Amino acid sequence: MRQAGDLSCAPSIDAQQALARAEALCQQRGARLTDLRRRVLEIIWSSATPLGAYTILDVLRDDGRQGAPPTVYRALDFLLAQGLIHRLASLNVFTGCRRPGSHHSGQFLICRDCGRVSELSNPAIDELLRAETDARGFEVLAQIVEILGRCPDCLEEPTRHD
Amino acid sequence: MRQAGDLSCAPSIDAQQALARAEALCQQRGARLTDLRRRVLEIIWSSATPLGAYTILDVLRDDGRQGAPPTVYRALDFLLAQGLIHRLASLNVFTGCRRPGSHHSGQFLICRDCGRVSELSNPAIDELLRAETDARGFEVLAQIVEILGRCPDCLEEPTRHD
DNA sequence: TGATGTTATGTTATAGAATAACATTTGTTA
DNA sequence: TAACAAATGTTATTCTATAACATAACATCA
Ligand SMILES: [Zn+2]
Ligand SMILES: [Zn+2]
Ligand SMILES: [Zn+2]
Ligand SMILES: [Zn+2]
Repeated sequence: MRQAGDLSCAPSIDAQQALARAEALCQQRGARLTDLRRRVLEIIWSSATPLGAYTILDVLRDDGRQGAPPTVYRALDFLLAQGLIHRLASLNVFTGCRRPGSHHSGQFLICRDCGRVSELSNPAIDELLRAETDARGFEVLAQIVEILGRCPDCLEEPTRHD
Repeated sequence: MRQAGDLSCAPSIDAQQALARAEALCQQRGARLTDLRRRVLEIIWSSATPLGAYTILDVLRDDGRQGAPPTVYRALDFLLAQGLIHRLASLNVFTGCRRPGSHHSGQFLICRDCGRVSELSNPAIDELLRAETDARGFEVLAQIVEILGRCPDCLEEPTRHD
């Protein structure tokens, strides 16, 4: 996959805003955004594409920090619980939530070519799914809506599958 | 999880119909539904709940058949390619397709308590997703719509989480 | 302050899911 | 039958995630 971003660059504006937002939300809730958790969130936001847990772990180790899989999975669990990130089940990766504050399951467009992800919040989709489940007497706990395809940018270019 | 079915019972009517349907479709397409592939499909249909690849492998070994992970994954790949089964990304399990013949991504209601799955085919959902992706110039290759919750049967009972 | 309980992190080991690579067998076709 | 292609057997490895227990950091109260 042609990666659209890298991790070495300084935190982007997006990342900085996301971190500030996370700080505020956690403060509000009395949740502890520790150094480790903040750093994991920063790593996620510093990438243009969603990251797997082990990739995040590699970055932590590059930081000089000690760590093992539970280190990163626990941080991810916290961030998921706070609604600060989403997990993309189809790829086993994690991405920053563009609209934290209101917990939601999210709807994602995932580009097969560049790996970038758009997060939708189409209420009509939620409503339609809700109507369908209501009609069947099914109680919804979580929704997964992930669409794999090719983004406009990648469609412009001549197709080249790596 | 309270499993709603087991694998020991004889193939159900559903399973028999699904197998007959699969035979016909493969015949039509010149695809080879070999003993192994047919048996894997039968195992999947013989369970009231979706199965993981390694569970299927266990059953194959109980059959006295030799096998390793690639054995079952290759059969699953074939069945997926033929549109005879679906993979549920949120659970890493496989379930028989209720409407084979027309390839589709499917929409699933997954009960957290009993594990049973309903496959929807709501064209309105597809259309809405299509409208959203069209508006963004995003080319769709595959859709994942999985809803985790509690089915009507399990809602009737007093909540008991194992 | 120090004792105590709670939360977070460190650490080791293991479980679970999927694929790579190559050998062998089976089926098809010339 | 020879030659080729498709399917399966086999071994090893990679990737993802969690169990279990030890230690450290933080909060609360006597
Ligand atoms: Zn979100
Ligand atoms: Zn793209
Ligand atoms: Zn289907
Ligand atoms: Zn149920």
